[in-house]
Amino acid sequence: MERINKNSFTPPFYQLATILENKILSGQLKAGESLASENELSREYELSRTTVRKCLSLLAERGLISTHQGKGTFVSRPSLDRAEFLMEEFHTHLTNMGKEPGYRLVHVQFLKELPEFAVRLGMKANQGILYYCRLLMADNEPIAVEHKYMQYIKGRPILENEFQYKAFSEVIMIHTDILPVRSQAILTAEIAGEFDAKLLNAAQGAPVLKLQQALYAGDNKPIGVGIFYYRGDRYSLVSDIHPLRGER
Amino acid sequence: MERINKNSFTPPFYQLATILENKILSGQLKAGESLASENELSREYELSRTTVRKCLSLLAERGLISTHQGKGTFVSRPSLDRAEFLMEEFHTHLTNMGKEPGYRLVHVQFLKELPEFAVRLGMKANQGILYYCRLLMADNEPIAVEHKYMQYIKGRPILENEFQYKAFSEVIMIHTDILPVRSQAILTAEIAGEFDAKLLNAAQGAPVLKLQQALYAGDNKPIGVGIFYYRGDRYSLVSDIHPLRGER
DNA sequence: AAGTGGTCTAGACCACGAC
DNA sequence: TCGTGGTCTAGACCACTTT
Repeated sequence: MERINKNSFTPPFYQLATILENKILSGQLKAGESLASENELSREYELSRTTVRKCLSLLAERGLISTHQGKGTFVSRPSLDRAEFLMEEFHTHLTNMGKEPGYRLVHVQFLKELPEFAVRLGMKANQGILYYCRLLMADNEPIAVEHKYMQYIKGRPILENEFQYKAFSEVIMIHTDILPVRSQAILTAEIAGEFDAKLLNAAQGAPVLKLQQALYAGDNKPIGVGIFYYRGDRYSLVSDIHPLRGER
Repeated sequence: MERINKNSFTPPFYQLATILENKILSGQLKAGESLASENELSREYELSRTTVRKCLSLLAERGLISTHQGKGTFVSRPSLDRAEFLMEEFHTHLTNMGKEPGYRLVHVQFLKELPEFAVRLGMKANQGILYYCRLLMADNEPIAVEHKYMQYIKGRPILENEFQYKAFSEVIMIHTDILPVRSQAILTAEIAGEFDAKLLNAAQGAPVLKLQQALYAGDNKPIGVGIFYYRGDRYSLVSDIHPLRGER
């Protein structure tokens, strides 16, 4: 049995995690089987139970095991047929990729009515709706168009500068003093409409990733909704599921 | 100052997390500001430092704070302009949604050459390539088509049944005895090709979510690649980012 | 009653950053 | 040097499941 090296720079909980992960990935521990109990592992590897638990919680986070109070800890399917996509805010995403984000405010308008999809999400027009449309660019190439609809508060100034550069949840907070606390988003594939295709400098019928987003206040009422259309040929999401590194 | 109720069924670390989360969401703690140190929090709320740390790690996981050794703990942007999408394996996804998954094996074939995108991913043909194509359905409606390319091992039987029902990583392991340990996937929007559109029972030019997946062995060599095309109008990904519940 | 995971405590030592 | 977060220990009590 492999042992824990207490002089290594890699902490014991991490060493144990890689040991157990290897047993799972190599098939020594098969899906559905139960692991040794926390107390047993603690004895076997001469670690405190706290340390064993920290290791197990790491493996659980990664989907390799699942724990059940009173029953034990079990190996999960080594499910690689699975993907996790993180869609960052546009500015963050581009700077991470080493590109220059650009913004163009295309349209700002006051509306009395909400578009149909916003009504379906349970949003109300109240005092009116502030609509704006923005073009997102990377190194001056258009990547996405976004359409935003938010509650309008009478008497509040409409600051176009803010629309151009700030994230939607900030714009909402500045205009309404309400900080959104919940966000729901739906991602699908669609064909770009004529208006959006033209802005994106894409051909008629070009495929886009459509992201529909709703922001909710603390009372769970939607206070802003938005739609993004990302050019399919210039924007993609990446998922990488890999084993723990031996060292870190 | 709010205090921890030690008689509540909600554990202290969770109570503290909601207290701190509320301070962040309400704006009492602004982005970039530093939190009280772990020792201070420990004194203030009369909890052990271990418990305080468990609470902080929960908030860090949720992106509300970030910790920096030697410097302190800082409030992050309340970034709601962000989305996390989890794409489960098809069978799991459908049963979660209460639908009946269905599979139809469309094609199985031995190839001598790999398609161009697989070569670009660094895959080699070696003894040959096993290709198959499968139609994925929900309640008998076509949802997605997948094309898989994997290493062929001479002399090994080709079991069509397995292709129809098993996950790709299992099929690979059964045929090659190699268990993939790493998966990389790229998601974009595209227009369905003629062949795929027909299988999906969709119109010419219909938009699809394209998922390109590569599975790697322990030596980081690709041993199988696949492409999924999901009908844009029947498949979508959902993200929900919300505050901690008061009770649990 | 015995065994399992879930939570908590009080104290220790270390690595890192700022002074 | 001091304060910060990162890790570890040994022991305790609880809730849940099985016997």
